[in-house]
Amino acid sequence: MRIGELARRTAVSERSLRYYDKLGLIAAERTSGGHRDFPESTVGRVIRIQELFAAGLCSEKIGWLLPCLNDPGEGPAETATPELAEVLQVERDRIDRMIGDLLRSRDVLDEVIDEARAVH
Amino acid sequence: MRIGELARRTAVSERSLRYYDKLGLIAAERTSGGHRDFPESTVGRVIRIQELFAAGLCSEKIGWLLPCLNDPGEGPAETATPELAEVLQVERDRIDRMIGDLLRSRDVLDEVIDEARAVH
DNA sequence: GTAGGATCTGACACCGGTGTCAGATTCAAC
DNA sequence: GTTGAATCTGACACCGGTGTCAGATCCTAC
Repeated sequence: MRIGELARRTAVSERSLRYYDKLGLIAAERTSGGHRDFPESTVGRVIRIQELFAAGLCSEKIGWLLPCLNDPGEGPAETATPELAEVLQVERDRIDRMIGDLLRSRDVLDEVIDEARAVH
Repeated sequence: MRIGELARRTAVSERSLRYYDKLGLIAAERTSGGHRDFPESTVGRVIRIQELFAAGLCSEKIGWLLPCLNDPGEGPAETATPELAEVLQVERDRIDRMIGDLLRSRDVLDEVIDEARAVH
């Protein structure tokens, strides 16, 4: 599919998609004229990439991680090396702490919002 | 307490603490020589601020939110206006989606890590 | 008083994903 | 062919919390 459709279906800007392509996080065939042609499976991959960005992983580590995922439509997954697993473990723990932070912050907001609702 | 001790106890850099002070997120007395002197309650407040930053709130909204919290050692909490509550609701929902993203990302990492452990 | 550590202010830079623009080229429909 | 929409590349800028440095001043213990 073309980049426009991919952008629509993933709610990610064409700018970002071209950036992902340049980094090698997604791959596209090219038409004779040079336009990108993405396979269907790229939709899921882009969404996954966005989630990982949101989780604070940098593009480099995402690039390491992606080959180890077995997403439908992608080739067979590689197995992470022990070195990569170690890196990912650090990220995993960071994400875990982050989830804790977010839960606490969500609770704080809920309290303030509920209080406002009760009064006004 | 002095900024050095506050930095040690919160694991937040002096640079950031001065920044929070400048923004009015935390408040300090000043010694006759101009050095900041923070009350004990600032420790908890700084940690809270860090959590809210981690949750993606900008300093401006944190500044709106903080007066509505009743933290030990701080003065009586204000009640959020309906306008503020609306703003916070948007943030709250964003955080909620973010938590979902993070849980998915954590699961992805766990899978890859476990697979690597199993093989090597 | 004095030395050495702590703190002060101000300024500059970074990070890295994203927005946006310009100008050229391609695609698809008529 | 032609035309309008879509896509291409490349470049510049932003954001906003944080790191870091310089030079001056303060504080505390001797």
